[in-house]
Amino acid sequence: MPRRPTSRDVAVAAGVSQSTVSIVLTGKWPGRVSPHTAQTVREAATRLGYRPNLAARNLRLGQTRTVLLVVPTLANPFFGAVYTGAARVAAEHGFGVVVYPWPDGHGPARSPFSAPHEAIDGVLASSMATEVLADLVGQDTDMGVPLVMLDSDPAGAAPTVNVDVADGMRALVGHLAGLGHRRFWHLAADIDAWTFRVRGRALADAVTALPDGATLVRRTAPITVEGARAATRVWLREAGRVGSDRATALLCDDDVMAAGAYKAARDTGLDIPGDLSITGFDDILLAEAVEPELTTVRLPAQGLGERAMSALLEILDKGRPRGLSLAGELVVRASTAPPRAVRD
Amino acid sequence: MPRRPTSRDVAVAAGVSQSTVSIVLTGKWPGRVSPHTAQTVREAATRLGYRPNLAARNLRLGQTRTVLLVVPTLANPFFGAVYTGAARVAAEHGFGVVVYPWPDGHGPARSPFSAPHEAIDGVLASSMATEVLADLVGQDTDMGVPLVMLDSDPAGAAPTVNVDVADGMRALVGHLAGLGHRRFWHLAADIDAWTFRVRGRALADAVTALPDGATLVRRTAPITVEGARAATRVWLREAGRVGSDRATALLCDDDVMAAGAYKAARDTGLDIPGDLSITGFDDILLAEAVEPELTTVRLPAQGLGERAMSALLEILDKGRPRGLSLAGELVVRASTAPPRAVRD
DNA sequence: TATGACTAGTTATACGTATGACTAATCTTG
DNA sequence: CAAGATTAGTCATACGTATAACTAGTCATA
Repeated sequence: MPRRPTSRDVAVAAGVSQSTVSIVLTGKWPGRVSPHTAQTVREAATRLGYRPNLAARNLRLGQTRTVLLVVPTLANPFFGAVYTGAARVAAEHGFGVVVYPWPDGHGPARSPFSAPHEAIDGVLASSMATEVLADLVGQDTDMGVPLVMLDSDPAGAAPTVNVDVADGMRALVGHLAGLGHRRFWHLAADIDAWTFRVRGRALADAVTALPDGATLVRRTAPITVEGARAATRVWLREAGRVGSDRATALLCDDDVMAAGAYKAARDTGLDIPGDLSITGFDDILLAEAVEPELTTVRLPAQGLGERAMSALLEILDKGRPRGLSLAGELVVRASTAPPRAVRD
Repeated sequence: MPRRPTSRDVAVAAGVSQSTVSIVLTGKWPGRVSPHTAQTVREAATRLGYRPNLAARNLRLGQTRTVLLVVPTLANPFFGAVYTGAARVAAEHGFGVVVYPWPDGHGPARSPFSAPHEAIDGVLASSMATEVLADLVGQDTDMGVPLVMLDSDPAGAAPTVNVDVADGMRALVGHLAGLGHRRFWHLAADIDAWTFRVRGRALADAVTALPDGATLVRRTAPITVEGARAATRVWLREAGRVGSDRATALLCDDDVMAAGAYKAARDTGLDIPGDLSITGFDDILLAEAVEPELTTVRLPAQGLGERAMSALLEILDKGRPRGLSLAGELVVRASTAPPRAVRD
């Protein structure tokens, strides 16, 4: 049973010392070894199929040049884009990125300290609560793994990179107001996540800031197609009974909920956008697939990943950088139109 | 500048030897240490905020109890479900799973051997080509990292866990044939991936197996909403000119393409499913969101992940297991109906 | 009380790598 | 040609952990 070859095996095969093998293969010492010897070593390494033991290297160097990206789930392609951005920047600096989706129920409660993902130099955490990360990062934030949060509450201890939701929301509300809308409904996510709290606040602010009197009413629903559908249907039916109460524009906390709202509108016999303008948030694939195509706000997920990784690498080098934010971009599609009153 | 505490620091603080700390904290030696001493050690560890150095442990143990899940992209939520299944099974055995999305362009061409993701015991690769994995797994398959493929060509060297697409496809075609359809179009993905080759073959076989003469025509399109829309629109227009040539059912290689086909049908003034039944494949979120809801085949992604992880753990224990396959499940929704001829 | 078994630890060592310190040989230069 | 500088390597060591092998003390049994 042949063990995996070590640098010592390569040294023996090449007739040199283990140090020489290391010097040749790391390539950090130009001119320390004659071209001839170097060639011999490299050939031996190839012949034996040598691959360095990363655990040993990591131990020796005290670093892994690997960053962990912690995300709540992989069901949402948003995080795929975050990864892409982060990985691009990391690669430029010789770092790798590995993704750790948060284990939903069956958490990391194995042995007292067997988090398998700790052989890393830093952590990027997207859309997570700081408390949740406590055991991963180390309670005493002084000496724990360097951490940068993104799309998260900037009030925490870690540097944060966020989307300027207020900006995107102002653009969205401005677009609707420009079309003539004055009565807004907000279909809000029924979970207590920072992301959605911020969206709610930004929406309220944007409506309040409108010049002439505009109204905003909020209801919550689950972040699923069916959940949003049910909640919206009830809402529309109730509003139908009392008459003019119904909003002309329905702003949903995310695109999935907007898809549910579409169904509810049709269930109730309403035309989109004729009778009801509907908007989403995120701009996932679905936004383009539904009919009519959904007006939404595109989050710069890739940019978030890039900025966050830059910040983390900066920390790994020197001190702590400040928080940053990027603007969301309004994407106008077919699900928004002037309200009947304006057109008639 | 305080270093991160080691087990030796804990030992000093607790007034015992480093071995004792190790014995207490691994917990593998019940009764080797008195409850009192154990308590003292644990307190010291907590007080100092000790967290074991994983690189050192990995080096010592020769294993990491971590498995890498390699996926082509995170844009497709399918892989999120694969992860969930794999992580569940892994956790039961004290393993962790970390995800490595294949870096699109800017590959792992850093230093000669600095793949950051190699401190792992095994690899699960989903929907990838074996050649692509070569450098990750090690050329000489004898001594490389144990590998299990899923949703991949079973002709390769590694054990494979697959979806029995033929089964799902037979169910799908059977459903359509039962509704009265005889003329089928196949909108195929224009990339040369094993997954799609198999779908194409399974579809052809299923149609051929139909009792009375049924026809199947294939065209390719990009796997995007707009790509599929354009291709389908051209197809429908051409068929329109020559009359009865048009199929009554359009089977798409995946749900995203079906969304494009929806748009093309509407562009052409066709009713779904009245004039044209459309089906997808995968059952992603979008399938439920579009109008009418999409008839499709649900892939048991989570089950795939579970089975593949089981197989990998089995390899890590003993020898090699055989390939396995799971059945896809037909999900009938509203996008399929009898063709006009049958209803009239 | 002598002997073996058990208890509760300690000592010593190896995992595989990277690198500072050392050395021997060759080269350069006044 | 002597002496410093350069070249091309080797030697020794440390990173932090887990565990096999050992030891000293205690207990039970005959």
